[in-house]
Amino acid sequence: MKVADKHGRIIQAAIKVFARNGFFNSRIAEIAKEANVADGTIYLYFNNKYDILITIFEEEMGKIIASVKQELSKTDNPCEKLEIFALQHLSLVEKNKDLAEIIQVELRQSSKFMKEYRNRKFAEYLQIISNIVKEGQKKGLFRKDVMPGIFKRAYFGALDEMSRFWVLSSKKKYGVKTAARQISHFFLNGILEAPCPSPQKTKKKKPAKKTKSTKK
Amino acid sequence: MKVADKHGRIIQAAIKVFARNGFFNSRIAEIAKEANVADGTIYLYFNNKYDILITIFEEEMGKIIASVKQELSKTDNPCEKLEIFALQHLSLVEKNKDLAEIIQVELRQSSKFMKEYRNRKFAEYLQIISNIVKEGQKKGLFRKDVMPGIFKRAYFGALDEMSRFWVLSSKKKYGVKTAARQISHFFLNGILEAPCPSPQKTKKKKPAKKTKSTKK
Amino acid sequence: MKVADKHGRIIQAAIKVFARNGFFNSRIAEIAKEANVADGTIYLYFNNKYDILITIFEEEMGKIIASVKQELSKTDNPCEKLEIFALQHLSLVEKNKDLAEIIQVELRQSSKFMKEYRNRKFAEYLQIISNIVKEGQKKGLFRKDVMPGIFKRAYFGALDEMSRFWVLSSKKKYGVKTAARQISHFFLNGILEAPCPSPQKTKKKKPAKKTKSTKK
Amino acid sequence: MKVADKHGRIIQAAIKVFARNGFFNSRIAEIAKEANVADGTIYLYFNNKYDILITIFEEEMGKIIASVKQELSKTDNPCEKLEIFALQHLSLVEKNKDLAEIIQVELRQSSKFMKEYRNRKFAEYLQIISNIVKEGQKKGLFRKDVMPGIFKRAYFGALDEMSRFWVLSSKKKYGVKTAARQISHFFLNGILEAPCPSPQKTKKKKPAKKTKSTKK
DNA sequence: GATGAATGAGTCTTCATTCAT
DNA sequence: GATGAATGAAGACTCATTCAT
Repeated sequence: MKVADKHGRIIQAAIKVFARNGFFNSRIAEIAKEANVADGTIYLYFNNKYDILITIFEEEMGKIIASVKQELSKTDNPCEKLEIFALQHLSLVEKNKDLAEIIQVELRQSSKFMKEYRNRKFAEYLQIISNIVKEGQKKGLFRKDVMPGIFKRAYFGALDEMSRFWVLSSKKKYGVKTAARQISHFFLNGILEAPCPSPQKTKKKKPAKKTKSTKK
Repeated sequence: MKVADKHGRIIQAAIKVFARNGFFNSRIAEIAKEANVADGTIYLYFNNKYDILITIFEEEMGKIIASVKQELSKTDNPCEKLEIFALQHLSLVEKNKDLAEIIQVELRQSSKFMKEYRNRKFAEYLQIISNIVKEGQKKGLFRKDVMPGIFKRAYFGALDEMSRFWVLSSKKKYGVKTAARQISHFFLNGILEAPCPSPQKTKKKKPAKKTKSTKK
Repeated sequence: MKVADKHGRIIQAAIKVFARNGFFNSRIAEIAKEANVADGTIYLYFNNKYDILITIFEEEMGKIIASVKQELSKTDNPCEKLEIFALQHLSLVEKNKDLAEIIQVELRQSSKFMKEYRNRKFAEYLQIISNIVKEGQKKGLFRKDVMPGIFKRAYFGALDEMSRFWVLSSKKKYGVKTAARQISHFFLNGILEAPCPSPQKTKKKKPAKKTKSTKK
Repeated sequence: MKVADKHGRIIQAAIKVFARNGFFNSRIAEIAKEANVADGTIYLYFNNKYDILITIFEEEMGKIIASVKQELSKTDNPCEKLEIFALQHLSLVEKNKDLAEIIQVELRQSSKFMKEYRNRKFAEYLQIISNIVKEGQKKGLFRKDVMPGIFKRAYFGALDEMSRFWVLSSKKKYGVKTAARQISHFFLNGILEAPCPSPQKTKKKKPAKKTKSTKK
C-alpha cells in the first residue's frame, strides 16, 4: 500500500526531515532517501522544495481543522467548546510532534509570501475561536467588552506556546489534560459576565476604571 | 559617532536585513551594504553569519529583560505587574518590529543548538511572569491551583501571538494599550481568588462552582 | 569511451592543470573546463581539491612502480638492474612530464600529512633500489660497506634531479639513454680515471680505507 | 640590536613560518606576529608575500654559496673537493633545516616565473660541482667521458634527496659525515667490489668501456 | 513513471594588500 | 616609519533542479 503512494511517502518523509533539520537545512536528497525514492521523483509530485512545505501545511492543516471542528460540534456550550478546543489542539500537537514543529517553526519564517499564505489558511483556524466567543457573547455567557479578534489570538497563542513545550522538550512536566484545563480556565473565568474582583482597586491613578469595574 | 561603531552598525543592519528576508535568505553582502561596510569587515566583528544572529539575540534580549524588570519594579501589586508586563512587552515589540520579528521567527528554527541556547536566555524572561504569579499567590491574590509553569507560557504565548499581529500586519486594528489591557484582564480575572461563574457545569468534581453559574 | 569515464577525464585534466599552474594556483573551475565537465561534477568523484592530488599520486604512482618492477624482472644481474632502473625512471618521466612535475613538485609541499602519506607510497619505490643493492652485495658484486639506505636515496636523488631537467627545460641537451647510462655508471664504477691521489690521506681516523683506494 | 632590524626579523620569521606551513598555507599575519611587527610593516620592506620568498632565497642562497666556495678553496684536490662539497652541503642543511625545507620544497613549486628565477641562482651552485669535475678531468683524475652537465645534477640530486631525509624525519639514522663520505665515494669510486659480470655485454656499441671496468 | 548522474548558479569566507592615523 | 582596521576580489564547495535513459 504505502509502497505505491509516492506522494504520501514524500510528504511523510519531508515532515520528518524538516522537523529534524529545519526547512533550510534539509536536503532534497535526504527527503528522497527517507522516502525511498529517487531525487528526481520528488519533482514528479512537487514543483520544488518550497512546494513540499506548502503542501504539508495545506493537507495537514486541513485535516486538523476538520478534526477540531468535528469535536466541537458535540456540544453547544461555548464554555465547553473552549476547553475542548484547547484539549484537541494540545492532543493533536502531541500526536504529531514533527508536524507541529514544522507548522510552529518553519512556517513562521520563510518568505513574506509564505507568511501571508500561512495567514490565510491560519485565519480559518483562529476564526473557530472567535466564533466561539461571539456565540458565547450572544448567549450572554461572555462579557461584551471582550474583543474576539484579540481573544482568538491570545487563546491560540497561549496554547501554541504551551505546545512548544512538548515539541522541544521531551520531558513532560505537565500532561496535556492538565495544561488544557488550566489554560481554558484562565481564560474562561476571566471572560465570564460575572463580577470581577477589581484588579484596578489598587490603581489610584486611574479612578475612571473603577467605574468600569463597578459596572460589572 | 555612528560612523565608528562598526559593531553596532552591523548589528542594526543585520536586524533590518534578517527581518526583511529571514536569516537563510539574507546575504552577508546585503548586511554589509546596509551597514556601509565591506563584506570582509563583518568577519572582524563576528565569526560567521550565525554568530551575528546569536549576538543580536544576546545583546538585544538583555536590554529588553532589563527594561521590563525596571518597569515592573515601580509597583508591588502583582495584578498591576501583569498588566505592566503586557504593556511593556507589546510596546517593545511595536517599537522594535524588526528585532521582534527576528526573535519570534528566526530564532525558533535554526539548529537544535540554537533552540536550546535560546531557551536558556528565554527562560529568564518567562520566569519574570511566573515570579509575579508566585508572589500573587503568596499574597493571597491569585488562586493556589494556578500552576505558574503553565501560566507563564500561556501568558507569554498570548502576548507573543498578539504581537505577531503587529509585526506582520501594518494595519493596527487594535492599539497596544487596548490589547495589553484586554489580555491582562483575560488572565487576571481568571486567576483571582474570587468565585468563578460556572463553565464547569459538566464537571462533577467541582460542584461548588455550580452555584456560581446559577447566579447568571 | 572517454566521454563516459568522468573520473579518468578529471584526473587527466587535473594532471595537466596542476602541472601548468601548481596545485595552489590551480582552480577547480579550470580543471572542470579542461575535463569538459561541470564544476560540481568534480565533487561527485572527489571529496575536495586535495583529494584529487592524492588520487593522482596513488593511482599513477602505482602504475609506475608496477611498470618498473616488471622491467627489472627481465634480468638477474644487479648491475644491469641499476641501469634499467635509471632508464625506466627517466623514460617514464619523459613520457609523463606533467605527472612527473606534480610528483616532484606539488607533493613535496602540501601539509605534513601529505608529506608523510607520500613517504609511505614513496618508500616502496626507493626500496626497489635498496633491494637491488642488497642483492648485489649478497652476490659479492657490490662492496659490503655500501649502505643501502643511503645508496637508494642518492641514486634516486640523482635521477630525480636529472629528470627535473627535462621537466623544467624543454631543450634536451642530453638524451634519456645518455643520462641513464652516465648516472648508472657513476654509481657503479665511479668517475675516477685511476686511483685518486689519496683524498683520504687527510683522514687519519680511518686508515683502513686507504687500502680500498689503493686497491683500485 | 635585533629589535631594530625589522628586515632581518621578518625574513627569519618568514623562514620559520614558511617551513612550518608551506608558502601557500602561510599567512602574512602569522609572519608579522612571529616577527613582532604589524601586518602593514611587512609591506614597508617587501613588495608582497612572494617577494619575501624570493628575498629569502637570494640572501640565504648567497651566503651558502659563499660559504661553500670558501671551504672548497682550502684544497686543490678535486677528489677532496667533492667530498668537502658533500659534507658542507649536508652540514648546512642540518644547521638550517627550516631554510633547507623552503629551498627544497617551496621553491620547487610556485609559479613558472619562480622556477626560472630559482634556476638562475641555482645554476651558480651547480656550477661549483661541474667546475670541480672539469678541473679533475683537466688534471687527468676524472674520466673524460664523464659529462659535467650530467654529473653536477646527479651529484647535487643525490645530496639533495639525502638531505630531505634530515629535513623530514627527525630520527637521524645516519650522521652527516657518514652520508657525505658514502655519497662522495659512490661517485668517486663506484660501488663495484670487482669488475661487474658484464652489464656491458649487451652493449656492443661501446667495447672501450669494458676495458675501463676491467681496469678496476 | 522512475531514476540519479550531471549541472552551474550562488555565497560564505579568507586573506593579501592598502591607507588613514 | 609604524600601525592594524578596513577592504573587496576571488574561489571552493553545495545543492536544488534537470533530463537522458
